[in-house]
Amino acid sequence: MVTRGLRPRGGKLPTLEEVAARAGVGRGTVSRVINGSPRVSAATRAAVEAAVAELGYVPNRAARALAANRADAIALVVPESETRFFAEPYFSDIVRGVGAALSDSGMQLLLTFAGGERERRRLAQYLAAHRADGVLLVSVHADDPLPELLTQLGIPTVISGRRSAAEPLLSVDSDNAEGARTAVAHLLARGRTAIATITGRLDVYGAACRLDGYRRALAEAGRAPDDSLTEIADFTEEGGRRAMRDLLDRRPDVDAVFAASDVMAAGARQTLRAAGRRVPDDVALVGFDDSAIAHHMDPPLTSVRQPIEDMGRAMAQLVLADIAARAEAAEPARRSLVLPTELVVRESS
Amino acid sequence: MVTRGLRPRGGKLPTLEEVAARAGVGRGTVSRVINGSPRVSAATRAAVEAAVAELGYVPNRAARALAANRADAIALVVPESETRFFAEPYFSDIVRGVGAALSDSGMQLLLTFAGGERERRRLAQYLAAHRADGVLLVSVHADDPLPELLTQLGIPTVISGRRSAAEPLLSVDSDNAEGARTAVAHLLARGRTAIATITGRLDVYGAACRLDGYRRALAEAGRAPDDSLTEIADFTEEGGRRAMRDLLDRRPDVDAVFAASDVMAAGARQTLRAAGRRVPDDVALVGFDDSAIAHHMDPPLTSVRQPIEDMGRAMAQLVLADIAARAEAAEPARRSLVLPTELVVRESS
DNA sequence: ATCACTTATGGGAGCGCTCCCACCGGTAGT
DNA sequence: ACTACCGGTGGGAGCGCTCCCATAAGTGAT
Repeated sequence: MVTRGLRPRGGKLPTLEEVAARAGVGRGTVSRVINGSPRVSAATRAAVEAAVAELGYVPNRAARALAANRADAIALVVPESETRFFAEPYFSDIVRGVGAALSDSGMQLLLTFAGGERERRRLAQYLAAHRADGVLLVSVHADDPLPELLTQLGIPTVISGRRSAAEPLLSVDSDNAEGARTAVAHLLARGRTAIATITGRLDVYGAACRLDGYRRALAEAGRAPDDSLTEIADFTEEGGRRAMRDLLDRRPDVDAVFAASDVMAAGARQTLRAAGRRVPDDVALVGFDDSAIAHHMDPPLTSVRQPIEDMGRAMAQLVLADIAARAEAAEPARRSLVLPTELVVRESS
Repeated sequence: MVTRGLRPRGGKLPTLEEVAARAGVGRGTVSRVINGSPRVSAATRAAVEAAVAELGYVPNRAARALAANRADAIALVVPESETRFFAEPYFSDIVRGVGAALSDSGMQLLLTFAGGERERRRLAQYLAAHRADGVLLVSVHADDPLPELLTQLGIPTVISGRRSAAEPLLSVDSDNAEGARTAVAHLLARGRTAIATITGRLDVYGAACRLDGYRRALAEAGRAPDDSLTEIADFTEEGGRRAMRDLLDRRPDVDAVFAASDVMAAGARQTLRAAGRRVPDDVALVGFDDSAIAHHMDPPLTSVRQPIEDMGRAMAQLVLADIAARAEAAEPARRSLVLPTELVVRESS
């Protein structure tokens, strides 16, 4: 195990000054080496690096933050109310992606929950008090005031999942429309003719995109749009059940369903079973998210996979780039990123 | 929204000194008020508090950390390799619990991944360099050197899931044995007679506890232990499938199975279906973890729920208590906590 | 009134860095 | 030979706090 340079709490940690003394140079020079400044001769740099290694020097984060007026930390803000509803791998995947991208940057990952008014107040204070150099916002509602506030405070912020086509914040999103289009095209290719869709709440931009993708796939196949095959739900299991019942009532001839989330697909699947419809023989079923549920449904559910971990990574990179850009008063290289989805075909279709 | 006292980046934040001037007192007095020292008169305290409110003062974390040689942060360490295998709600539940407990303490929650050698090295440095006042360890292997290292460094540490009955670290665990016992007692109460178990890797302490619980339930019912009903697996779905096949070969009369994880139960369920055994009619099935899988199996799986969020909360409280205790050179009030589980009965049993 | 103590308060020193300016010697241009 | 410049370097100042010592003011016993 890595114990070189580690010492119990009592033993004071080496400081810049001590490293400087050891290397026979000044404090400023060591600082320059540590921070990768180019204005250091090769020989000096080598000497300093040797001293750093010998002493097991690690910069004191607090001192650095105080002197440089930075935090060396990125805050990941999770609306507390949401955590329970995440399609399950979502949260850990995002976090893993963010963590991976940050680990090379020397930035810490701060986790914060924005829940009730109290946490929100605290959060606003944290951020106002320079406690994070950048903020990553996960799954915010369209009417959340937080993004606005962060913009006003001038804190670099990246949001996952655009709130509209004209998202003002830096953003990372998956290609919801294209994912949906691919899923429906797949059903068409399987020879299905009466393809219905169960949507999420349409005031959620991603849900609207998925509906668009569904329509586009049908249009590309020359099918006229048919509203009796579209059922609006709310991303919940119960919503999926109810939507499927309505669909079955209205269009008993339905032979395929594209649900805008796996959870709703699970609900729909229950209704189908209750109605004696076999999956995929009578009705093919496709979901969205490729969550754990999809794997374990019976039959396993065909679903659209979003590259969640990649999205996390991209968010971190975007915020880092924005911080760097602002440091030189430049515009960020890119304002948004849309990552491709992937259709995972299983037995349900 | 809470904007009082929030100002854009440019506008400097008020400092202690400014608050002091405003309140007509000295710097030290303001510091005392902020830190809740009792050695301040009521009148002075009120004046300072008013000034704080008017100026929207928030202490500068970095300055505080530097001066007091603390970090005001707790690190949650997640072995990267593990994240994928978490029974899914696990990770987000732990994090939510920890976050809730920490939010009142003024401590930040730092998320760190201990993955390959590189991250591990970095992590050790972080911690050695005083970047966290306490560490929360989640799902570490029995042979992980990290707990040892933290003990040497003298950093307050709490582990989730004891590694043995004699866990030296502060720990929080769920009552694995009792959970298993309850599950098996439930199967006995349902009139099952040939109750098998599929275990996890027995070098994992929790898995061993669950096996103990299984045996204890049978013993309490006066059943002789029968090794032909115990199959050792490894917490994976494939392991569950294989174990169930072996069980069916060896004991075709089996009429109930207690699997030490939902994932293994899911594997077992597949084998049972392939073998034409109905659940629960022919074979009753019970899992452990009450993960998303359990909800969505067909039929829904009876499972033992662990209070994951409570465990997260308890871990945070334990580490906070330990930090406080060490500050006055005392022993922590409690070294370990074992939280009760709950049997969630569904259609599979 | 005097002393011994307690309580409340002010402010110096210093935490370990970064920033920046002054300075050094060498090189090139005139 | 003189000036101008430039890469390389040292070290002072200061970031905003906590800690602690000195001091002032108040209290009760002698």
